[in-house]
Amino acid sequence: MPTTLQDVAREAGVSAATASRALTGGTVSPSTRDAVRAVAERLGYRPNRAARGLITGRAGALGLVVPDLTNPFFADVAKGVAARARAADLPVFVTDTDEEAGLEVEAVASLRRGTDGLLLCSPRASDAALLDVADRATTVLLHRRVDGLPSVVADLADGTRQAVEHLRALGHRRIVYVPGRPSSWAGAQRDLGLAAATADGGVEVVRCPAVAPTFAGGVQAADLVLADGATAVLAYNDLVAVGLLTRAAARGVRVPDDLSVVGHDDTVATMGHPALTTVAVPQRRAGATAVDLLLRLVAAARASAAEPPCDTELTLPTHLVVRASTAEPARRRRP
Amino acid sequence: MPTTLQDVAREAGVSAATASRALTGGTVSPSTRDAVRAVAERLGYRPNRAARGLITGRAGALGLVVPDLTNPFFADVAKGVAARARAADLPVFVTDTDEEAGLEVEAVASLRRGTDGLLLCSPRASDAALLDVADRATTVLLHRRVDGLPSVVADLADGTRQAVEHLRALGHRRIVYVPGRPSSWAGAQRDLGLAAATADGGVEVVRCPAVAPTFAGGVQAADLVLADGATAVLAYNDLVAVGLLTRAAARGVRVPDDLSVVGHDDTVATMGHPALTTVAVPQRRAGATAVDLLLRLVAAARASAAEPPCDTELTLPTHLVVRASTAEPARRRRP
DNA sequence: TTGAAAGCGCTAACAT
DNA sequence: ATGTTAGCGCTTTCAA
Repeated sequence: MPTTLQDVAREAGVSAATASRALTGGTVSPSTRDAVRAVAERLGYRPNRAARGLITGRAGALGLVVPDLTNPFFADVAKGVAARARAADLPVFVTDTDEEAGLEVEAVASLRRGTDGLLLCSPRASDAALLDVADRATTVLLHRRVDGLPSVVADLADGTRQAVEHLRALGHRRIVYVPGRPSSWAGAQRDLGLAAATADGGVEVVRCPAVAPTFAGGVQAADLVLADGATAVLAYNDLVAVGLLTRAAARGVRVPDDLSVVGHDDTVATMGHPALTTVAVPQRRAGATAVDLLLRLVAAARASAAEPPCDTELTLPTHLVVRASTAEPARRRRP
Repeated sequence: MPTTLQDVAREAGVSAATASRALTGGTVSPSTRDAVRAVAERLGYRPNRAARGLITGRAGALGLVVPDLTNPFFADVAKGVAARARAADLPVFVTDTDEEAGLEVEAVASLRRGTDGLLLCSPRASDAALLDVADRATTVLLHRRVDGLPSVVADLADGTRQAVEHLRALGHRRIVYVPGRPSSWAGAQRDLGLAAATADGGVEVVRCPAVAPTFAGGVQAADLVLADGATAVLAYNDLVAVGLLTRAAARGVRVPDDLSVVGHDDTVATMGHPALTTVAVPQRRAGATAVDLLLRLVAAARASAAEPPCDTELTLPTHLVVRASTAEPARRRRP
């Protein structure tokens, strides 16, 4: 049986209320405060969050929903969230939804009651479902934006634009883009970037069929890309890009001499050979930032402030990291 | 304000007690049971876990402590845990301890109260600290064994033995082993495997200084390994092995021709070039198995059975996966 | 089969 | 500055 506040109070010779005040920073004389704290320490007292939550109305916990923990992108996000939440002394429930829209919604429903707020990486759920969720719980969207909902995203469109312009500057004129699963917010941002970068001509971007955003997806896409004859390829993420690299090497295609490859996210970019030029996204910082925003929203909701306390749609910058997988097209054929 | 049991009871025209029984499977007439359930469904009722926990004494949640979520090994473990816990309708608190022993202990202390049981991947904490923890909370150790505590591990010693014998069979006589951080359980298991495989001679294993179990650690270790002149290297894990591969390639050392490389864990083994021969460890299954065991222990603890309900020290098999990073030594020099 | 009442551990009025 | 009291939402005796 764990130590309760009663135990501490009895041992310290005060009432439970006083013990509570001493521990949580209420109005108590310094001497009793120290005495109670000493006893609590000695007894290894840990407050029962459930009981506290029952009365304060706050659960003292956060919830995080991600599509796939084994995707290094989301692992990084989770790490950023966990670090910041720990700093705020809030435990976090983590749910992995296996990239299924149904599970995303289900996870939110089951987490809502036990948490003060939810952090959602929900690439699959519909906007409507998200709006509905946000209506019932304090929510911050991560790496997705829905009008009117608090969110923290990275400027993916600009990252893609930077990537295309890098390739164009190198002299590439035809680029294959390998998309991830269709109709995701992140995919739409990439499209925006593509459109922006190709608007004034000089470079053509063709889309290959979408593949899973995994290493295997990249392997699968490689043959399609090579069949096209383009001199450069832009992958949905680093996992796909490394898959591309692997299959290209197996087929005797040299990177970057025969083909330039650009990844996205800067997760496993240095693991393949050659090291990938990629769009760096501050996942971990996004996770931490999202926790900060969520905490502010939770506080505002408690104070029943009608208006959100600050800007609630945050965009973090992205930047291209140039490594060894991109070069001028057909470099080797030059004198 | 979320729907409470009171709301459901009132709407269904029964008492809260009856509503509770109807929902949790107590003794009620089929008709009222269905009626109450229909109302609950219609109102979107979700029980308040905190309130329930207060009275039942069970929190209705599990806790998981891992050293690093961005290490694919632990990401896989977490995924296995999350999947099984979801099947049991139990949310799980996930804590990332940044590979710090102090945080591991701290995390356990703060999670203990809010959970029914803890899953611990704690490579850094001392045995004594773990024993102390297990004294106060239902606990299952993951990928670590401490005498007398429930645990789920993989047979790492046997995996290492298989790796060494593979290299010996290929003709290697001198192998460098790159350890991870010293004095971990996993490290000790590797040593056992090394000892077993070298007992009857024919092959010599030399240790290089320990490095961080990361890609960067592998890059760092590479030069030490190459200076040794051994024909094969056994890395602490795949991350280290891929780092080794990358640095070896940069220095013009060809794998497997000049150097054979064996990884461990089968996490990022196919991402580098060439694909790694590695020891496959069933991380995900271990996570799921650990949840099963923990649930059984929790149930037993509640029934105040003095004896554990089953075997509580589980070992999962490992096996070597041979890919392209190992070959006979100095193959190229042969006719 | 159902309802009334008690109480889990804690905090927030209110009283002192 | 401190104690007393009430009650958060739920389950579980105990009666009916």
